[in-house]
Amino acid sequence: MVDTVERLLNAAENAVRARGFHAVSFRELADELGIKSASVHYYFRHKEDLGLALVERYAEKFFTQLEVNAANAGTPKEKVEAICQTYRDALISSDQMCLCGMLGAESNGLPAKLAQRVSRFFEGNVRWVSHALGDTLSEREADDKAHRIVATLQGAMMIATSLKRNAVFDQSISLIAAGVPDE
Amino acid sequence: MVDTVERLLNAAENAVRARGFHAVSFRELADELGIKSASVHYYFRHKEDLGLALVERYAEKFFTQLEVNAANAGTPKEKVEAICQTYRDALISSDQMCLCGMLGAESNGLPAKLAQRVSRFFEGNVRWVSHALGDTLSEREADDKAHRIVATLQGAMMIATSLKRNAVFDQSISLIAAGVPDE
DNA sequence: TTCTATTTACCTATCAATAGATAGATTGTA
DNA sequence: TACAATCTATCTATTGATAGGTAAATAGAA
Repeated sequence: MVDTVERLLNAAENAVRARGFHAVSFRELADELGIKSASVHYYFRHKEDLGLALVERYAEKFFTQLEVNAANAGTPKEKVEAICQTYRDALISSDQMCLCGMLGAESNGLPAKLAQRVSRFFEGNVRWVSHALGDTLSEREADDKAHRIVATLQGAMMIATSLKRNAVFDQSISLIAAGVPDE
Repeated sequence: MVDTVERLLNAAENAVRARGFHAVSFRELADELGIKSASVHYYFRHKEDLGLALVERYAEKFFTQLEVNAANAGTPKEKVEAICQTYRDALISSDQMCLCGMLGAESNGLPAKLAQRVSRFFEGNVRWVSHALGDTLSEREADDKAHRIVATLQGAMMIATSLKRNAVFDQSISLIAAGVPDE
């Protein structure tokens, strides 16, 4: 009623982050909202469209929140802590892994455009971290470090989800900031 | 013919690692072998049984290979390099991410026993690395470091798969060994 | 050895459930 | 009147799963 599209996206994000793109159906989402599956198709003609809207919204929210969390971060270390915090909030607030972590894993089974949009999310992540690391490091070093940090965050979310222990996420990332220049 | 079960497991592992558990069907596997889907059920009554056999075989192969790769590893650093190499081979040889990385992501949508078996794989990984790190570090430090290393390896595989660039895996893990005591 | 019983490794045929998707009506609001 | 937001009804394809059949191999007893 209020905003069916948003309720739909909420339900879909929740379901996809929990079980994966292929394990989620239009009917299931419709049932959750108390509407019919045909009405879901009214907003998202094809499942791929729903997926794209999902990633679009997720990425936008993510990078917005990232900027908020990094607003007062001066040093590279503080900036890296900010992205760690952003990932952590995503995990803790919903007890679910990253939407793009899930879709990235399923990548080879997704419609091409969706898979591509997901990979853009990762590229954006790496670019952000690489930039955050500043120019104390060589370009090569910054790039390697950025890739590692994003990989660790994603892997930590996945494993914490599998083990059903969020503490595992904190353990996994506890040493990340230590290796980043305090400027 | 030769060994239908093994051919079935090969086809299934390939398909699941590429697209996820729910995106793989009995008929598809049967078609690939030139048999009927009913015959797949003959070997694996339920899809869950297939999944369990898949993880069982994967874990066994993985840890066997890990021991081979670590056979001549003396220092913690060398042992960590051995597990990195084991992960790398798994990725490069098939251009696919880890079976358990995929299933771990889908965890909440899997039959309970299967999800549990997958989490055991991760626990085994962390235990191995933690032990490999030796006693130069405190138990707490070794545990944190082990969690981080496994998370990084898993995340790196996933992101490399999503970006379709295996070089991303190497970049992501290039700094792992540097932080491990050379004894 | 020969006959019989059992098992293995498939098959055909079919099920109910669910999937994504579409056409075309209906309802409410502006 | 016109449009947005839903519905009903239905389609075709696919899913995991099962019942029951069959040819060939194997094992055991006579």
